[in-house]
Parts: sequence; structure tokens; C-alpha cells
Amino acid sequence: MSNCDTCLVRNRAICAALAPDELGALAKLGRKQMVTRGQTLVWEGDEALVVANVIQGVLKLSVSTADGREQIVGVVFPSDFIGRPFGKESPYGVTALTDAEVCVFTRAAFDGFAKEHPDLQHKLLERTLDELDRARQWMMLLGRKTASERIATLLLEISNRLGSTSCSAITPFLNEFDLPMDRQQMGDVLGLTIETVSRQLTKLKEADMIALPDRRRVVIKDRRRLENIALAA
Amino acid sequence: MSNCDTCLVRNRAICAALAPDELGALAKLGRKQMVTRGQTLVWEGDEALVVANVIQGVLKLSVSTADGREQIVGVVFPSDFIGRPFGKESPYGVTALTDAEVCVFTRAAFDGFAKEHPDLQHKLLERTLDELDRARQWMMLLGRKTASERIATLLLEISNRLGSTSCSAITPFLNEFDLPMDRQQMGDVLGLTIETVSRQLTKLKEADMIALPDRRRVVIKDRRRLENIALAA
DNA sequence: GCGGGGCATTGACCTAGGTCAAAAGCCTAT
DNA sequence: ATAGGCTTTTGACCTAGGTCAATGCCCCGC
Repeated sequence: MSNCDTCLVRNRAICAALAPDELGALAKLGRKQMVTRGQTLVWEGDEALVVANVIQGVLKLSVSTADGREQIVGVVFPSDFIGRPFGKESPYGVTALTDAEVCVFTRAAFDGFAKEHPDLQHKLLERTLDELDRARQWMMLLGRKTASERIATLLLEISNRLGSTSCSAITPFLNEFDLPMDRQQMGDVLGLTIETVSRQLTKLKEADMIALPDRRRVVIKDRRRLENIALAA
Repeated sequence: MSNCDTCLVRNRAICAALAPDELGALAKLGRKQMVTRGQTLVWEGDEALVVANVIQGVLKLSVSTADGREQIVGVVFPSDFIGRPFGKESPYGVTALTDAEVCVFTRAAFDGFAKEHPDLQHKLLERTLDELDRARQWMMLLGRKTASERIATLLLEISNRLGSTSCSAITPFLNEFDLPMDRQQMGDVLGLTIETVSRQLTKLKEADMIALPDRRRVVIKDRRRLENIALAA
């Protein structure tokens, strides 16, 4: 059973739709769980037995072909919802990109609760619609953008998502942050190889739009120019 | 005002969630509208003032870059729902690929109605979740599949979508059908050029997996083999 | 401080698919 | 039937990004 009072995402997760007493009822159904980097929460193709809220950390949703090609089809940040309610099997796997903490529910219990709480369902619908819009924007990226446009878009996207997640969210984005993924995973989000990711990053660095103090860290030095590239203008 | 009694998609569209009296109330808010091929119902970036159910025909959802590259991010068939309820501006345009008939609602009216009808929202949520899964499958295609895998996947997908739409839905797919789009549009769905689409189609034809009696018509002659290619196995 | 295992970068080369241009079908209107 | 304007196909060539192979870098344990 979770303690929602101290929950870091209490006001941003779908739980925000609930009144205190309803929240208590939902809390009885869920439990907090730690996930370590690389750990898989749900396997692609398995029956989706759980749904969850992300409290801390970043996870990926990914799909693979029989011959081992992988595509990351979603990246999930704190306060985001994970899983496929009312569903059968999960069409993608869910794996932690960083150490993470999630608030897990069995799907059966969650589905039942959701059916009784239209406000929760409404919140979930809004989130799913947003997620769908984001997926579609990403389809444009994957179908039509060049490698440098993809990299620029990814950096800005992460900057924004981390920004709106961070506690001290005065700005809606961060100009300096740690990537929640390695080069291979960047490639898997962008439909590129690790080498292309690396080359494009050095290009942006040489053009002085970003700095890369170490493997994980990114400093955005010229957001305007980066946005221009990302928009494919 | 629509006459739902004779509606072709009465039992498959989200309206199926409603009892007869509720349906009557909803019908008062909507009206049937014909759309001719090429006509745009919603412009990318415009405030999304309408939502709709597709009664007949096929429409595309598409996104463009400033410099004119286009990506089709969704293809909508009869009984599917169009639009972004509870939203601000539409992140994609909606254009008819074939002549079509839709049942349109102003977003404001629909949103209001939906808020009062949890069953309708539930149905909408399920559909949106399905749509999201489909979008993610397509991200895998756009990010990681080869040209021939993409073409095979598209042909099978259309065969399935048209199959489950057709009245005489004994089989869940059709082995012979008219493409609801031209070569350019196939390219725009698949993230390919028109030339590549054409070349890959002739390859599949030469390998005797399909026949192409005319511009639009497709006959699937060896579904098994086509599926093997599509799965990227 | 030294060695080893991972990541990341860089370089040299290759290829799937893009680009550009021409030909071939096809519909429609005369 | 025939001309004109489409869409589609085919061909020749090019290039962005993939592949393969070093090399470099960083971190950690000894």
C-alpha cells in the first residue's frame, strides 16, 4: 500500500483527478516498487497484468523484430502512466532506462476501479490523447526527418520533458541535463544507428549549439538554432 | 440531424455505447456531411472545432514540415472516430482520400455530451488506446523496417482494415481490394518516395505474391509469404 | 599508477533508397 | 479514334546513413 501524501507526483499523475477518500481506496490497490536500470517491468507480447504510475526515473516502451532490430516507441517520465488498461497483451515491452520508482496496480484491480470513477477515466483519456499526438509527431520524425533534425528534436524534447518534471519548474525546459539513455538507446528512439547519433552530436558540438561535458550530460548553448533544425524549416 | 437508425456504422462506431434515447440526444448535436476526395476537413494547426465519426470512405491524418515534406500519421476507416476532443489545436490535418461521408459534431457540443456519458468516454478511451498501439507499431515500421517490409505491411494492414469494415465480414481480411490511396500517398504513409513504392510493388508482383490488375486494385496471391516479409522475420 | 571492460568516437567503405529524367500507361474530352 | 494531361513505371546516377573496424576515453578495482 502506497503512501500518497508524500508522493512526488501526487498532483501531476492521473491520481490528481481523485478526491482524498477515493485516493485512499486506489492506494489500497497499488504498491510502490523500485526498478533498477535495465530491469524489464513488462515483456513485449506478454499479457499485460499491471499498469503503473511513474514516480521517479525514466522508462522506455520498445518493440523488436524477430531478427533483433529494436525501436523505442515511447519514453516515460515521472507522473506518466504506464500500461494498457482494458487490454489483452502488451504490444511493447517496458524497461527502465534509469533506476526508477513506480506505483503498480494489477490491471484487473485498476480496470475495476477506473470503471467506477469517470473522472479518472477522463484524465486517462486526456493523457492517452496527448500520448497519441506525441506518437504521431514522432512518426513524422521517423518517416521524414534527417539525422540532424532527429537529434535536435530529441535533445529539445528531453529538455522539455525533464523541465516540466523537475521540482523547481520555473522554466518549462532545462538548458543543462543528463540524458536518461545511452547512445544506443538514442538511436533506438530515433531510428538511427549509434554511429550516426555520435557523428551528429559531434557536429552540433562543433557548431557550438551544444556542449557535451561528459557521456551523459548535455548543455544547450543555442536553443534558437537547435529549434530551427528540429522544426525542419 | 442524423438518422442513426439507418447508419451504416451504428453498431461499430463509438455510438454503440449509447442507449437509444441517449443516441437520439447525440444525434441532435451532429449532422451528416459528404466529403469529396481531396477535401480537407481540418487543417493542421487550426483550432480543432469539430470531431466526427466516419460513416463511409477513407481519410488521412497528416503532418507537414515547413519545407513541404509530408507524413501521413493515420488512416481512418468507416466507424473510426476523428478528432481531438478536449483539445486545443489539431496537430494534424484531416483530408479525404476517397469520397466519404462523416457524422460531424462541434467539439464543444461533443465534449459536453461526453462528459455526461461515461460509457461513451470509456469507448473513446478504448479506441484511443487501440489507435495509440497502432501508431506505435507504425513507429517500428518507420524507424526500422526496410522498404519491402513496409510495403508488405501496408498491403496487409489495408486488407485487414477493409476486411473488418466490409459488410460481408465473413473473413477478417480481403484478398482483393482497391487501394484507398495513390502511390504518392502510400509513400507518405510509409516514409518512402513514390519511386520506391512503385519499384517494391513490381518486385512483389514479379515474385508472384500479389497481382496489380490496375492502378488501384490489389490481389494478394500469397498471403503467407507476404506476412513473412511484413513481420521482418 | 596500471590494466581491463565498457561505452563512445572516428574513419573508410558500401548500399538502400533518394533524385532526376524519360518513357509508358490511362483516363477523359473532344 | 485521338490529343492531352494525368499517374505510374523504369532507368541511371547519387548520397545520407549504415556497416565494419579501429581507436580513444573513462571509470573502477587492484
